[in-house]
Amino acid sequence: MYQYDYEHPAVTTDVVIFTVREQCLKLLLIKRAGKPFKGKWALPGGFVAMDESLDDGARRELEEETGVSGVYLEQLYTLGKPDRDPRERVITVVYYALIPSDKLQLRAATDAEAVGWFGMDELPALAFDHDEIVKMAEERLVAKLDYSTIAFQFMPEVFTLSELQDVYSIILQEEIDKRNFRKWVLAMESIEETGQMRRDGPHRPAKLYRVKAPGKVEIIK
Amino acid sequence: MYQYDYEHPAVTTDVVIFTVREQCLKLLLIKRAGKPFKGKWALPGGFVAMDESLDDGARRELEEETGVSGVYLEQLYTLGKPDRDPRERVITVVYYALIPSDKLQLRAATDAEAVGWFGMDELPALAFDHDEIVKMAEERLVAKLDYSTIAFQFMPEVFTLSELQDVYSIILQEEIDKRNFRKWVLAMESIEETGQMRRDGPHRPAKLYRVKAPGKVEIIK
DNA sequence: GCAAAAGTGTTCCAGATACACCCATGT
DNA sequence: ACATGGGTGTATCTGGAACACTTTTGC
Repeated sequence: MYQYDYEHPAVTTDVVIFTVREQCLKLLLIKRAGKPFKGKWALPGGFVAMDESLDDGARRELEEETGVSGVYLEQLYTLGKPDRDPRERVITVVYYALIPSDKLQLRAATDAEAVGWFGMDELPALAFDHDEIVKMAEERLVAKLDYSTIAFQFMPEVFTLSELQDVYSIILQEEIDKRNFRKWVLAMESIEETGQMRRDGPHRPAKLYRVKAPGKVEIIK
Repeated sequence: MYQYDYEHPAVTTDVVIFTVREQCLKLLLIKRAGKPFKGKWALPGGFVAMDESLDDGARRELEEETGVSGVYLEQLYTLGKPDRDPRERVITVVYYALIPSDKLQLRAATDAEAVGWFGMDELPALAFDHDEIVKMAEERLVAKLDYSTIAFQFMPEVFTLSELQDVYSIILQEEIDKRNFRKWVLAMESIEETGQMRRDGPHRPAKLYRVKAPGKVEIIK
């Protein structure tokens, strides 16, 4: 039991977890087991522990839900309208995370909650103001594709230029010219050839590339 | 006296208040009267009331310190390292505000604190992690000059193109070509001539302009 | 040999940059 | 008349957009 001279809000972190799989930008949601919005889908999140930073709290939530760590995580926005949670005043610091499709290995469902990946165009109704949050996160992601190397965070260790282009065109939802894309992405000198090839179909093998500074997201002018 | 089953952090808003005056980008600081960092300069801020949104809290702080309302205010970042305040766990949602030099009318100092404007290159040592915050705010402001109409928020109701150009070159800290600047700023069609002139020195009078949609900050491509 | 994806250059256009002189006024 | 800041146009450069065919492989 804790006591204060004046009222304190609760503080949570929520995490919008994106990945690209099956030609779709996907989002991780959990089905709420608890009281408000019980049974509704929501963003993973939880209370900030008193001895952890906000970043660490978000990273912990991410790890608990997906089992991945060491991925890209960025603070998005903080929401705190007085009535956004019916129980008590809750202020939530929202992060978003990008995880490469290969790292992805869902935990056995925590606390008997259902966990699932949803394509951005097949999202269910969400609890709280989470639909608003998801919209913001997607906008930020789309904007950052243009002026940063953020998209590399979706890629596995090695990848082909076609795979990289797919990620861009899936998220931007537009066709991209192959030659212009290659010129553009190679010009920023953030990726390099591995020397290896991937041969998979009945067609010419593709050069494999890797990110020069994995984990680092650069702003490109 | 308020009681909770688990520990709650305190939540504050801090506001980085910018204006442009005397050929400088200036920042409003208050001298702390209270216990931690007593006597040090700090960003204005305070606890979020339980019935107000975060935006409203920031707007209230801004109004209390400067007496201005209805100005541009944007959320910047939320900081919450466990030990950033020695008293208790404090999570702060930081906003920044841009106020036109003419609206500016400092309140009689609240709570016997000193209040002052400081040029960005003559900042004193700041309390808490406020120097970090100020750095972030300036970076965001500089970045936004390029791709938004945010700079108009510094202008009074009517202004000349030279005055507008001054604001840009002061904040970006670089010379700007007069003809190119005019072409660029007129091309985005966000300002219009008032039909009035300003005549002030022994020189040709300048056309006065006004912002077409005051208060609105547009993203420019 | 054919289907399937990988790879590769050039032309064109628009927006940004560089740059110098005349204009209207107050004293 | 002169000092002061206001106002204007053109040539050039650069980065993005459009666009089609050849190559290498598996079957």
